[in-house]
Amino acid sequence: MIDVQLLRTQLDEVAARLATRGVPFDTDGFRALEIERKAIQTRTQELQSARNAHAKKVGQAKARGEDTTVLVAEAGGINRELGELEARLADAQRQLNDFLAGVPNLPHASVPVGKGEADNVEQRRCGAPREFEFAAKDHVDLGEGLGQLDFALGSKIAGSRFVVMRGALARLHRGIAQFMLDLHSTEHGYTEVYAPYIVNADSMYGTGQLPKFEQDLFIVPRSEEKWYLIPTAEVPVTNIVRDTIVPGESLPLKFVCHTPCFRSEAGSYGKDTRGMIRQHQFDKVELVQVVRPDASYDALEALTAHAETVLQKLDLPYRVMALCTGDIGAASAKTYDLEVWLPAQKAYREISSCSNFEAYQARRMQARFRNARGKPELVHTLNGSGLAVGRTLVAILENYQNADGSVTIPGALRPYMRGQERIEKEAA
RNA sequence: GGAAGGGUGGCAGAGUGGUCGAAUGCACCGGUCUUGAAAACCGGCAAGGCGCAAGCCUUCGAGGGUUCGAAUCCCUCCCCUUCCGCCA
Repeated sequence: MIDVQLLRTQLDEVAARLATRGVPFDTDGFRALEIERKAIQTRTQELQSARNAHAKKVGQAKARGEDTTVLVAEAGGINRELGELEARLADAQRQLNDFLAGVPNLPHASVPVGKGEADNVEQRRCGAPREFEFAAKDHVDLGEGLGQLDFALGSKIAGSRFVVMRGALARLHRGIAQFMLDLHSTEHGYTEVYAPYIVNADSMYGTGQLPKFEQDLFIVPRSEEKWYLIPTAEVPVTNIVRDTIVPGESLPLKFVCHTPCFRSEAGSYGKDTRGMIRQHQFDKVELVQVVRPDASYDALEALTAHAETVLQKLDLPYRVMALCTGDIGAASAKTYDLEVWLPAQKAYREISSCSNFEAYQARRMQARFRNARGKPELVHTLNGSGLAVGRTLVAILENYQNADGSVTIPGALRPYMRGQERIEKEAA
């Protein structure tokens, strides 16, 4: 949630900055809602004050043993008007809240202004793409050739955009996640977390998936309300601090969490339909930080570097992109994407997204710490993939493939493969 | 799934219709004392909203209801604890 004070005091500047996202901000609509809200709120509070004073008088009169019939009758009049106004106030506040809940975060001043993907700015590259002396296959051909990756089976069991892995490939997939968890928890200072894969609506609202992006989620129906399958560990892990005041000295909080992620991918029909790039279910190791506001941009650089370390240790070529205003997520103030080289596509593809949300999520979650003056203040939250496990598997298959269709296992992962050096076709 | 008991400030925990935004303790902040610290003593100390301010309003798990007036009474739901059942 954007700071409503900012909208009240600097509406035009804020609207102009929001407009760089390519989503028009309705300043007139906001002004109208504000004027309405303010008028109703002022009058409602006057009446509430009158009611309270009146009720007190009745109490005092009763205590003195006086007759209260007249006073009570007067209160009836106040309450009739008040009842109506309170309903209108609730309505006005709900409208304003709905409006605010849909307003994206303000992009940080350092975010390049642009319309879309093409305007993202490359920050750096690491590792040179390997030259193949044979025609590089994509991960689908490689995995199916090895007999260890089965999309048809995924479709039979669940539907399109699901996959079944088996044997060494399934083990490698597990090993990748373990490797990442170990790296971040032992070398980067993150506390490992295990968290629910199903969350309630409050949690989804807190991190910003609701109310606007319900169509991207898998819903688990429940009596009265709904549960949701998490689209990323960001949701359960960041919500650890929802509705809490964290002791200032315990900041920063750094969590790493491996979970499956579930995304309905509504609206992306026909996009990345081949292979494991875009699945309804995939695993991801997520990094989450909760920090003091003055530390969040340093934390973003550090967190991004932590994610990059994984790619470096796996010797996978990648580049870092600063997303432009038109491409960053709604809740984010600044985002770096890590893109890994995929030889078959001859392109860099997203494998991690690292964002600073500043107080946007914290405000929705009421996640605070006690500042030097002893007053509660909103924390800043960040997260980034460290990394997407499925896409890392894809990158390893494609970058480490051999002419005979086998795949060399990167050295860093061999401890997780009982020392195995290559994945080869297994007897069925 | 059944039974019982609970959800109150950062934490613990009083409060069963009015002067309760809420005792008390802990924690925290300021002061006295002390070479310094501790202890002791004194004072302060919930959050959010509106307002230039004085101040006003809201909030005792959530929502609804009764009442002139609800933390307190009634209804529904959620959550927690203990016991029983079932179960990885």
